[in-house]
Amino acid sequence: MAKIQTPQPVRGTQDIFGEDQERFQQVVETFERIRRLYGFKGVQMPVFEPTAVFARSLGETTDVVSKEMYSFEDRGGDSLTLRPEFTAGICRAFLSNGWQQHMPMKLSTHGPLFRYERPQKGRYRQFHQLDAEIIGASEPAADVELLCFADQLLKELGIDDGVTLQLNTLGDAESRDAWRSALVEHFSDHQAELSDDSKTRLAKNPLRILDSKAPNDRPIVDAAPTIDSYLTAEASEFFAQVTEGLNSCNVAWTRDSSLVRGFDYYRHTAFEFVTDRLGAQGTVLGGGRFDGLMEALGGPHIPAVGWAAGIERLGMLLDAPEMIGPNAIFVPLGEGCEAAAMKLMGELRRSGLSCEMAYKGNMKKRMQKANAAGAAHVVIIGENELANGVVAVKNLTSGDQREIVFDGLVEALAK
RNA sequence: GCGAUUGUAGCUCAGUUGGUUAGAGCGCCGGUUUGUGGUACCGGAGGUCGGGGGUUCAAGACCCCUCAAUCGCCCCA
Repeated sequence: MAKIQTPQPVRGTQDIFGEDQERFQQVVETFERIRRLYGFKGVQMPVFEPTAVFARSLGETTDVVSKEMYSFEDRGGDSLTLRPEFTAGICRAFLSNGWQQHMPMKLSTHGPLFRYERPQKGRYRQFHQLDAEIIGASEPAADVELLCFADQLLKELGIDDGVTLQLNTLGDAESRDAWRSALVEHFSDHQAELSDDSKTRLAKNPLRILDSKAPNDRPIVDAAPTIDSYLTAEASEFFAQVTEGLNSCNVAWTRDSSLVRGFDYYRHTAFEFVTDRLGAQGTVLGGGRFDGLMEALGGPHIPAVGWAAGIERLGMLLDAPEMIGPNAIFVPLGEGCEAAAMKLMGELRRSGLSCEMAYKGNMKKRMQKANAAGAAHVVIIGENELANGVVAVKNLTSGDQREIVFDGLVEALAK
């Protein structure tokens, strides 16, 4: 018989278990706790959408749309796409359900996203993000609240040390268009000296040349006009209010006038929380204002701000999580003892104490299991104990062992 | 999509200029201890050397192809 080959996981996917799972969980739980403090409602969307939802909103020329989407035809011949980001899907849901009535609307979600990219550290084909959006608010206070949320999240995860908030404004549509034209003009004048990548960017997305890592591009980039010269009075005032708000909330930030974001829908505020501890994947949380997105999806003009953060990336920055074992491991030995143990375990669990049963092997084997599981106590119940209505409770830290009557077990283990 | 490095036991890795039966540590199983863990000692199982093809008397090692991982570019969380 031919040997069956073991299947391999799909490239860029991961099975998250053990310590990685603890890290993942800690990130999500912290996020869920803090988003409630800020009054964000949870929302769940489908993981796939009609392809047009992403193609229209992100910008047809962006890499995500042109080469990184997982798109496929379903049996009815419709083109569907696994979501590569949250924002477009949230906006679609907003329009589909007529959520205008709830504006301004603070929404948060988290879950898997899919991009067909070359895997690297902190970059996967199926990856996971946290996401927070405020829809229907054109006030800078919304930007400030969102950034405070992000800042508090990173602080409570204990990873704010070494992570900096870089902030920029892309201006309103008028400012952005004027700046863009000026940039195109500037870079066209120096086209011959630009790197090949930047020549391509000049045609596709000239703002991104500002991000170029090619050393030869640096002098040209440094000499490029900055947004500040093209900001309208309104856009300038908006940015000033955002930065003042951050200052009064004690959120540390640095201005990065070359910071632009990948997708076409960004306006005004753009920001990234960046670390140098993850190699080339330095952005740990990023977002901005996307006042034009709803219209791109055929809806009315509805301003919005939002950010997303990579769960895996945040998890990698966390201190090693403590593995906490159960309060007790039960070791039943002999006739009728398993049933008695089950009953006691039920009482413990209803009292909020965690416990498991070691039901295999000799005493030594079971003690080893309890120790390896990191249990605080072992509860031994043999035929002698059962007959006397007691259990032997051994504290695995101190090594002390004593007998406890059934009714006193919850109290004995609770401390 | 491009470039570089790597792939040997469940895990982390040795393996000399190609040469007998491929090793170690940890983990796992068993024993010293038939109802008592952590430490120690003894024993055991476990590998078609990522996969396929080639060179050679002989390949874990050399060559080609392929798959995967890691790092960088692109882009992005």
